[in-house]
Amino acid sequence: MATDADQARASRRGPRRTREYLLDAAERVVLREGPSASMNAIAAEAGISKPILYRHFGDKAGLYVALADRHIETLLALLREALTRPATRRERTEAAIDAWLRLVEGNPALYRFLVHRGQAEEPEVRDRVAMFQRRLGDALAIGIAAELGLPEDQWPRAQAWAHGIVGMVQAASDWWLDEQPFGREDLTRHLADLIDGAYAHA
Amino acid sequence: MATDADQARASRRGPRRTREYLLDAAERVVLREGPSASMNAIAAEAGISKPILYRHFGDKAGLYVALADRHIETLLALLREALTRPATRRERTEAAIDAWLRLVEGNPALYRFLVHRGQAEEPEVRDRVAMFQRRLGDALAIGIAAELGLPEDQWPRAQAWAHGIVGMVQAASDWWLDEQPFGREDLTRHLADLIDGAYAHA
DNA sequence: GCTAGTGTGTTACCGGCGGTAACTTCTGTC
DNA sequence: GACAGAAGTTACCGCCGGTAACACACTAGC
Repeated sequence: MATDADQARASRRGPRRTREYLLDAAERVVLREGPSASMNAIAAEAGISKPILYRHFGDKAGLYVALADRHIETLLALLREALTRPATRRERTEAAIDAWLRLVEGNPALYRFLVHRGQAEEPEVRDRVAMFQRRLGDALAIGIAAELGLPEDQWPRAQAWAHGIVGMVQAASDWWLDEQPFGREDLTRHLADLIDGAYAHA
Repeated sequence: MATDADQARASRRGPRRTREYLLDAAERVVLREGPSASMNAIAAEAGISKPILYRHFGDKAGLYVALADRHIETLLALLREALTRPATRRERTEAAIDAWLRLVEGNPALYRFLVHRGQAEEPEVRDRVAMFQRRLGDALAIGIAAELGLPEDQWPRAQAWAHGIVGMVQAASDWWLDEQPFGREDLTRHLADLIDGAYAHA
């Protein structure tokens, strides 16, 4: 089942390449079969046998964490950039939401894996995803505190808002992905309206 | 391991009672060991053998769905009541958030099972939890549309807000549960501020 | 050129899971 | 008291995550 079984032997590539090669195979399987994909299936897809996966990633959680990490850092950087872009507050808000929704729209299977199904089974994976949301929330909290000019003793309030807003965008994305009642731009606008209104009133 | 093994035989109770009895046992195990609890463990806790569980609930997903349903309807009714209570908008908002946070604070394990870990493994359970959030969001959407006096062609906008707000409260709860940076009343107030501000600006 | 060592790969297994088939025991009914 | 049928058990199946033990390539030193 390997896509290039002739290159299966890692000595032709070096360990670094092998790892990427295995992650590519794992990602294909996970995006195709969902997060309940078995290690057997992943090994078969890569054209190798199971113990190799375990040598590289320790256990299933390790593989899934590696899989998530490949995308989390990229996504986080993207969102941080949108949140700190020199522009109006409204534009920054819309840019961040839009970046998020582009991922959701462009690769729903990856989105679900990163945000939901990472939560499956092994707690390590869930922790990794939770940590991603947390880092995102904390980054946003700093922006909110600055935006509202909150003194340091009111930072927890900004954090409450920030983590809430992250969850809001995610939940709205989920609903929108199922329903598709309007285009991406409309959802961006609606959510930005909500957040902007809260800002304006604070 | 049965708490009343002498009553294990269901003929002494009738099938309805048996079902409740089994659900009680299952809930004890799930809240103690997390959602990865095995059917063997649940059967042992109830003092019966595995096939009985399967006769009553079909499969693991069926049991978990039954477990979730016992609480979902109650919680949903509670929240609906808070959302339609005759009071000011602000009071209704706070009442609903407060009801939610009381559950989170009072029984975190149950909360996690209902909202997160229900998402584990079997898709049926995940669907049930998603449906709960959906129903809650839809109920809130009706309230929002009425509150803002939105015409029918703008209902999707109210839905986007509603589902977003549900996710917001949930995500803020998660963060708060981990961090406990302030009391429940403060979180209620912060979130109500956010929502109220958005309302006021809409 | 032979040997030793190291990394890369395999097969074959383990315990435990979800789920089921086949059998036994109890209970109520005529 | 014989019997239908529900209630409950034991013993199994296939599959999973994970591992031990062994086989094959490549390189280094003599």
